[in-house]
Amino acid sequence: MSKDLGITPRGENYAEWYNDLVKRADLAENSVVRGCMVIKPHGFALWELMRDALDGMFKASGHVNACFPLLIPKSFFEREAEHVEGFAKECAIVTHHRLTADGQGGLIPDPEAMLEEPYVIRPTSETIIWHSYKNWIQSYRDLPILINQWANVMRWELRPRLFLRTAEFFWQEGHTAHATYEEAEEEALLILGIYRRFCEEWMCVPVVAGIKSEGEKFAGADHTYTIETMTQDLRAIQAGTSHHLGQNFAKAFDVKYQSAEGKEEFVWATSWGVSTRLIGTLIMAHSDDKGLVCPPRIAPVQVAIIPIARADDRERVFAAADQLAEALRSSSWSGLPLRVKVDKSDKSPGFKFNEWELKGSCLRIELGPRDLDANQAVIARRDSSEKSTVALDQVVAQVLASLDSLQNSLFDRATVLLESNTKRVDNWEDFKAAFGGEGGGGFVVAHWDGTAETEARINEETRATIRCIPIVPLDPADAEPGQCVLTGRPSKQRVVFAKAY
RNA sequence: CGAGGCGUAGCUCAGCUUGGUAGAGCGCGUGCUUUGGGAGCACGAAGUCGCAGGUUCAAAUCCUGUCGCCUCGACCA
Repeated sequence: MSKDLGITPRGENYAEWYNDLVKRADLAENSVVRGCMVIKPHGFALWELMRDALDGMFKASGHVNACFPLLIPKSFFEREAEHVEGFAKECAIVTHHRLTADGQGGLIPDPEAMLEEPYVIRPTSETIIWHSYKNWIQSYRDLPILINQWANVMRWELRPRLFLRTAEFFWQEGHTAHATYEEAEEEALLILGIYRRFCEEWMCVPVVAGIKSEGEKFAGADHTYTIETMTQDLRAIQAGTSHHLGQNFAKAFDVKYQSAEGKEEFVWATSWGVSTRLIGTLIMAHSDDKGLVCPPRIAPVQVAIIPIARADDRERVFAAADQLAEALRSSSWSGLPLRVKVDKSDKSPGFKFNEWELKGSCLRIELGPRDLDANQAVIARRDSSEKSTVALDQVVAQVLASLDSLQNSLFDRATVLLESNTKRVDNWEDFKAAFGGEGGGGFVVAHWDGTAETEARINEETRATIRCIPIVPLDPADAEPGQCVLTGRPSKQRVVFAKAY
């Protein structure tokens, strides 16, 4: 049946399932531009809902939005050694400002118009922003700066995947400046908490919050916090990161402030971001072989009303559907008006059922002559396919209750997936076996001696990486010392290993 | 960059071995009949066969070159 829908079942080929789903749910398609995607209206609606929710949380915690240039002078990247090493390999460069005829009907960059210094299309904006901050910060009174920007960035990825890793992607990047290490630390953790709340309370995606190993941290950071979640094929996916940048960028861009005591100090920094990868995360967390499954709080369409009518019933059924839609739209759930779509297209009812399942409508209301005669409607849930018959004057109440229930059960289901595929492993044979097959292997919580060499060897032999060192141990016993699963050397605590997207 | 594969209608693909009038399904348009899990019939529109050379009376098909894309690795939000 799902073959008919054009979606490869998850069990058959998870990667194909994902690609099929993105296309069939009408979220995005590949662009003619290598590695870039076209985000279609339905996919962008998802992003807008995510963006609005996050933007509200950022602003509620004192952040403001601004916008910096897309192009960054190449030399800016040379100022922070680790940063340049991290990004140099994937930068797109602008070298000319004009085209000219090549004499054969084509166009070439005008050699006369070569830039003295090339620009890099931003892969991330620390450098250009800290260049501005140098001008904005003189005194402790100028701090903190709590700026966020919603932007697109470009990284010339070698292997793109829709939403998960594209050459151009949309994100938000927060860049804050602080007077002290502690204040920056507090900020980094505050944002991590916002990311966690967003993932869990909006997206129904439970996460493990932790700190990255030296090898996995952001290029140029002092340390990096992350939230990691699990996909249905038992891999890890990094949903968001928050970096304590120490004084690295302040030193690179010479940003100092004068303290209340009159001393000159370098500024402390954080940066943090989530991207359109969240859409990929969402898909991988909840969707099924019938299409997108969307948590109500970020579903572009929460209720799809399908009027079912022959020609002579059409008028009264459409009128009733519109009336019901208005009643729903004028009620709110989770603080916002309900998002309702009446599908009056001339497709058959069966087609529409499948279509709205593909596109992830949380609830479907079927409304036909039989229902109108009985003063009722049929409500179907996307997650369980469960159908119920409800009196028309009860529909709004039932819809609100079902959305609550759906929001909760998606989170619960994802939590069960994560917890039941998180295991503790204490010897190398079991560790290798856990990551043996195709697909994920879940989260393996194991001891590690803390060295980069061991981390690299484990990666080589199993393709698993250290996802994070949990801030709060998943189990209190995880924080107890032990012996490294590979080397047997002393380990301070258990860390989370997984194969990652 | 390594390994595989693919470029023919909007999409998925057949045709190529053995050169000779450009095909199918889906989708699209029109009309009629339909409508509670991807409706039926009829008619119709739709192509620089990725691009450039070459061989040939003749190239989607053979040869050379080239560009691009996809999947899997190495890099990564």
